[in-house]
Amino acid sequence: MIDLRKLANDTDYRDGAIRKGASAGDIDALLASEARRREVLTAVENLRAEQNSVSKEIGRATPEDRPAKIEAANTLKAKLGALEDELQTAQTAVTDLALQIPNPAHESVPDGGEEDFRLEREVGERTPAGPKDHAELGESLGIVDTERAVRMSGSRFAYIFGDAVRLQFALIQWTMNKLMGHDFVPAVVPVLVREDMMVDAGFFPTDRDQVYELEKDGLFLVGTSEVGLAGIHRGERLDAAELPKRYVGYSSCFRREAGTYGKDTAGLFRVHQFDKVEMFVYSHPDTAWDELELLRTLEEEIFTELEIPYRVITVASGDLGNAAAKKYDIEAWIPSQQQYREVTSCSNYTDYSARRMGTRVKEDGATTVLHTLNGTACAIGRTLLAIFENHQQSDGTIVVPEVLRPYCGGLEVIGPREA
RNA sequence: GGAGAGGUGACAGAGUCCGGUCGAAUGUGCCUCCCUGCUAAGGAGGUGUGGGUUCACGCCCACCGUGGGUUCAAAUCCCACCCUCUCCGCCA
Repeated sequence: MIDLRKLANDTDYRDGAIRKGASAGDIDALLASEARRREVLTAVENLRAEQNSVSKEIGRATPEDRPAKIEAANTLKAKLGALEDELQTAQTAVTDLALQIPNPAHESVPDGGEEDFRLEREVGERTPAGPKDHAELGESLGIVDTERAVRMSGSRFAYIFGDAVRLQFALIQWTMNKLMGHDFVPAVVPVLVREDMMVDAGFFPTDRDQVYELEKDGLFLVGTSEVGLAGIHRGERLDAAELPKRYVGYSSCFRREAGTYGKDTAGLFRVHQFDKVEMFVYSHPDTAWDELELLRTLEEEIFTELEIPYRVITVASGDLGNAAAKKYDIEAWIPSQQQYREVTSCSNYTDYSARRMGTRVKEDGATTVLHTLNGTACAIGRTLLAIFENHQQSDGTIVVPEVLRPYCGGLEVIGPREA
């Protein structure tokens, strides 16, 4: 949720919202409706004050005096009722308009759409295309099975077997350990959540189509562990001294992938169910931008150590999504496609999401909204895919990255699965 | 799934039957001061959140799980929902 005061008084803030696609007209309409809301609010409160004092008098009045006083109170009540309806209308108007305004882009974010990202750096040498893409490779080694998964659940599902499973758990364990070294608190989070959590975490109403709904229970399957992490301190006031609070969450994630027919249909790249290790930071406003750099550094470290070539881009303003003020994508090199594809990302939401969540900081007696950030530590499916392709040998085996070997019993090479 | 009990401030815990003087007794904790070889004990005062308005002091509004309703007036009455606990059943 946008900061209305700041939007009215801070031109840089306002400009940042416009760079993300908000129109000046919408912003002015919002500010006007907010002014209107306050006007009505004052009127309502004055009337309520009057009514309160009249009611108290009735309580003290003698039985003979009461009927007349109650009569007078009744007319006040009618007046108040009408004004309250007006206030409700004004309030709804403000909220509706406010939800349309995205979190302003940070000044360091390039203008433009999806193609206008800024390339920050490219690391590692692009691996030449191997004999097989990850899907063929996985099937031939018997470690990924999408055919049987289709029979089980339909398209965009996969079975993972054998050494790929060992690799999956190695990835989880390794990233968890790495992050715990940076004071991240490990968390396993609920994947079924209530509607309000989806709204407050910023996914509804925009991404409602992408989410599985369990109508019978009024619950939703999360598309990312971020939902569970973002809600941990909902409605709480944290002490400035305990910030930053960093969490690393692990969970399965579920996405309907509506509107992606025909895109990335093979293998693990785009599936309805995948596991993810996710970072989330509750930060003091003063250090939030440092935290974003920490998340980016950690994400880069992970791909460097997995020996996967990647590049880092700063996403352009128009492609940021509602809540992010700035976002880095880490894109891994996919040899079979001869291009970089997104594997992880990290964003600074500043106070945008925390305001709706009601998560605040208490410092020197004053209370302000804190800042939140999130980033992918490891999207298991896509990372497995990148490992398969970049570490594929000419003989059709896969070399396990050295850092993972201690986590999968010293396994060095993945060959065809027995049996 | 069946049967009960309950959700009040940092916590504990009154108030709810019989609506008004209840933003809410009392205790603990916390803060300031006094007393005191030290500590403990003791004494005095203070101690919720959000919002509106004001240069400011202040004044006002809202909040007793959430949302509606009744009433001049609701923590208190009515309805719906959410949550917690206990017992039974079932279960990884």
